[in-house]
Amino acid sequence: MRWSRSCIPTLKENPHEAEIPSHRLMVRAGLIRRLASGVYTFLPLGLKTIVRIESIVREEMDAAGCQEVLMPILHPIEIYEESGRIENFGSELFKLTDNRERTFALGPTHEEVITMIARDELRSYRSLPQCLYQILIKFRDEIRPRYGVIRAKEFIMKDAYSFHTDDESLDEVYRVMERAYRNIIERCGLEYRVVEAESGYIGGNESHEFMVLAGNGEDRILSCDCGYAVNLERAAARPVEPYVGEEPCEEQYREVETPGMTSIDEVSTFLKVRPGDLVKTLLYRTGDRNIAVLVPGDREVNDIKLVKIFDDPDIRFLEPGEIEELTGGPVGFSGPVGLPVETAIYADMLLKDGRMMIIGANRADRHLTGVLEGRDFKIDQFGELVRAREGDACPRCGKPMSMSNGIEVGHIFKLGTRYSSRMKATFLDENGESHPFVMGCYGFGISRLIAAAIEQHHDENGIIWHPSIAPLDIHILPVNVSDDEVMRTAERFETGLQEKGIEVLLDDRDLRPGVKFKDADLLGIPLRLTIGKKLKEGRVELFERSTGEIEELPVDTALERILERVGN
RNA sequence: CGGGGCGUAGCGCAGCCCGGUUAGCGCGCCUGCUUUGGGAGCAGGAGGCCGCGGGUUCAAAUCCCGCCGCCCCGACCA
Repeated sequence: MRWSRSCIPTLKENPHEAEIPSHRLMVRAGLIRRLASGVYTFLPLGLKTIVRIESIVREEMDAAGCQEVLMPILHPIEIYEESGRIENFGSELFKLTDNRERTFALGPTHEEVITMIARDELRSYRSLPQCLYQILIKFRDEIRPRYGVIRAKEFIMKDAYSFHTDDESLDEVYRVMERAYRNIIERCGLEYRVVEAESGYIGGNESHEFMVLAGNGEDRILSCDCGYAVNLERAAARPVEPYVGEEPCEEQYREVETPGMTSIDEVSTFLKVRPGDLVKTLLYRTGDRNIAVLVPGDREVNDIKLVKIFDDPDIRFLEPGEIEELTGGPVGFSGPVGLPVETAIYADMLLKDGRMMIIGANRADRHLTGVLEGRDFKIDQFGELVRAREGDACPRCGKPMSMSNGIEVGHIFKLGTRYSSRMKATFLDENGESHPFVMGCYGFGISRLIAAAIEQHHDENGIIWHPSIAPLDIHILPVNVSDDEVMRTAERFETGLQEKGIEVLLDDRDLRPGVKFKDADLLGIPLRLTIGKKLKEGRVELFERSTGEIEELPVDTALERILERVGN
């Protein structure tokens, strides 16, 4: 393509709307433009990258034995009533009505639609397993769109759904899909982790996320050298060194004065103990019950786990007034000793070590030391309540895990029969008995992958594309387009390369060289052929964006060399 | 939805507190000349519902009220 007649609107300055590098660069390099918050146009170069990623995805899906289909975007709302997911989506589901006042949703994902297809068309065990996939735009009314195309209200996604007679078959395909996803991300040249994940509102039993590592990623993951990785929100807290406190003694606990000290730091410093020697007592309200949650002083509660345990998304902290009413003491001095019997006491597993506790005395400016569970109060239930952190032990090998940030580009789920049984999608087995399909589903964010790739591979000058997903293969840069010899040479290369199926951008704009070089760095096409003053000596330059290496080539043999370099 | 910030030419911004000529600057765009290996120079030019609506005032980009949009943090989240 010729730059002078292409829509590649590069920007010299950072757009006001963008904060993180990938978003800034996608706008500056002319890949995208915003229409509304979380709604973007993909301009020619942006679309070229999408097409390349899509073709990698198609190759891997086809190789994994999946078949491509195309499902509707417009979904009659009743199908979500049937699956019972309308509440799960809540306001995230885009709804609209047709001219007969029938309500439709814009497809946020397609479990319902595909399950209906399977119900009607895959009725025999003989035709199973099958896996169907599609690539299309999904709609989700995100509460807060963010970071350009990373969290958008509409985005391009590949989604696949598999149908099985039993769990073994699902496990097998699940592994094949995991391998396919690894292949896709590796072919895109990205560093990533596969992490154990929560299933969210998709539901199901087991799920894994594919995280492209990037400092600005929205997700936090703990990973270990042994290959294990887990989403922080799901990770269990396991200290590498078990807790060692003082030996429990037979005496009663003691009340100590801690004037004005409401924080763990203040109390531990004052009493000359480690923060982990204290026990934090957090008071919550769920439904009409008060709950006390006990965790080690140096740990934070994992809200997501609380919501799960109490099955209450609205669980909340008690207000200061409620705390005083319940405990008799002010905020900052709460403890489990002397709470009303109807207040259930939950404690994290980490407190199961029979330690002597230091806790609030439910009285202003007082704490209790030497408190023992069982003797002084009773814990009703232990559970995994705290957030894991960097340095916690790997559940597989026991070594400390490290924390990194990631962008979720893929998520695969073992759904089991969650959809098929609710939607009565069954097949007949060899005995003529009907069973609900065992299902898996597999999502991959194509538009998000672009941002993730840029987030991971850029420098202060612009994007650095991996060749497999770059919008074009080579950028021909004639330094002076009014020099006939230079332009003729550039055009000769353009034709020669295009004949070999290489995609070329020829910067034929009559601009100062500096402008063209800056723009070339910004676009980040893997190879750049500069044709300039050295042409008089019969040489051209081949520049590699990722390494900055320059190879000087004789004009006559350059084409061959370039084909070698691009060569697959 | 809570907190914060912003909205003036295609892009990035100043002006607003303290109301008063014809609303400015840089980049980009158009014309001409010069220039051509890392964001050129000179000369000329086009381009504005100052987010929208209302109010105060002789007079509003500027003050007041309401609304809308955008971004960031949080809550939320394939």
